[in-house]
Amino acid sequence: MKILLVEDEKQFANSIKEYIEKENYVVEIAYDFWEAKEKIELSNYDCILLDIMLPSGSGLDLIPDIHEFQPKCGIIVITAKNTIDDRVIGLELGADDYITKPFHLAELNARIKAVLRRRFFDGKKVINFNEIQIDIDNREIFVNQNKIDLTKREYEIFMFLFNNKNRLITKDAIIEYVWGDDSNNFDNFDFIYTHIKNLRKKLINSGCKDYIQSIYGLGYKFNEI
Amino acid sequence: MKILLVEDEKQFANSIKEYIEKENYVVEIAYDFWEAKEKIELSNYDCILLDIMLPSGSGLDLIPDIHEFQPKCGIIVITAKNTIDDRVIGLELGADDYITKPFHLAELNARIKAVLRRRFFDGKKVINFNEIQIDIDNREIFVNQNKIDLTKREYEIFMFLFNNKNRLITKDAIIEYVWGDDSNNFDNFDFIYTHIKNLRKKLINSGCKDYIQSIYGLGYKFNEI
DNA sequence: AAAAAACTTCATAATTTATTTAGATTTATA
DNA sequence: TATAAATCTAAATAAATTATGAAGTTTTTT
Repeated sequence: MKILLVEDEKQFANSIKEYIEKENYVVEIAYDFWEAKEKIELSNYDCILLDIMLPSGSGLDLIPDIHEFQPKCGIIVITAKNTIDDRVIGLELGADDYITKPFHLAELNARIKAVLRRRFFDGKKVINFNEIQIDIDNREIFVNQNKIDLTKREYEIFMFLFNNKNRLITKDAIIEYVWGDDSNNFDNFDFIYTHIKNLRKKLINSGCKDYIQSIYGLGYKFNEI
Repeated sequence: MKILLVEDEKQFANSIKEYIEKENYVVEIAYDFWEAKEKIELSNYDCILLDIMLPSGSGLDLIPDIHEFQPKCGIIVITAKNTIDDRVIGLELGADDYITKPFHLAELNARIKAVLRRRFFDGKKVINFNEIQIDIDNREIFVNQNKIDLTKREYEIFMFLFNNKNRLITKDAIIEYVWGDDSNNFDNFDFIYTHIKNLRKKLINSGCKDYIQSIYGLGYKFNEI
């Protein structure tokens, strides 16, 4: 899953990024208000970590934008203990959770996990969908109880499509989502084709229906039916 | 849907074009006032992006022309922050929205979507018309809940006729609308006949009434009744 | 450092869509 | 009704997109 971290202190931001990347999230950092705004409008995130004290504006002002452009996305507000605002505590501004600096990375991680679980998986740890079972915490996918080994990229692509059932996902969106900031390096879709092919093969070989539909000229779609 | 971008800075114009073409709009650029005026009077657009600072005149002076020749067309004014005029902000000049440079492409895109939705679809995301349902965002058309797969061209032609119910649409207009600047390459209507035929067949096969009437020697019309 | 796994690139094949062609049908007009 | 022009249709060809297997890199694991 993909996370945006909005935080102006570079060193602090990087250490958070490093930590949560180890937890297998794709992480991007926006170092100021406007960079964050652009990313929110252009890219897809599943959770946004929002420091509200930014040099160029309050992170809180990004919340309406997040709701508009990414209604499914979770929001965790990062705030210093002394600047904390009652509205944040009450989460009246539309965030899912907040955490006060300083905090332990493991705590942040736990909260991200909880928010994502609530937002995307109905609070469950294991998702059931027809013949498919997904163990979120372990990033494992089963077809009729038989585990299939997906690589990181395959898993990310699968989950992106799965979490957007019946919606057209363009190849550009997939690249953006899975490769994050590195997505500019690509000038063709060959590797997408390959990953999709391998992903499909693994699923189908385990007796899974082919839910992934190619939409000519546009992208892919996970068909619920 | 088709968009005209009136903007003299070539590079800027091209990057906008590239971006919104990815969103499946047909895009034409007019690089100066008079080129814009000609296009507005001759062609069909659903939305016009109007930079008001043009070397050959103010884009605002094109607005009456747009109203006269294309009453359904949306207008979004592009303006530099410092040259902004109160009348623009109040939209008293007849625009639907405005955006100040610099802006994010995603923001422009969101505004285009909103203006088109307001102008053409009554603000709705899904259109219902007798047995037809149209999911604008996903570019999907259903007949009595059964999805019919239209190709890009078929979809564009269908929407053009649909959005101009009971009005005669000439074959030239269709070519102009769907193929944009490339429309000069065609010297006969054979391919239109084919696309219309295939479109009709898909619709009728799904149990849809044949709303598309041929008007001999002139073009086609989407009959509401 | 070697081996294994994962990722990307490349060449080629398969598929889907777009356009052209040619013949059949319909319409307008005389 | 005869004729020409316009339109419709299906089939053939061309163009664009996607799928595939294999080769070459890079990254990770041992």
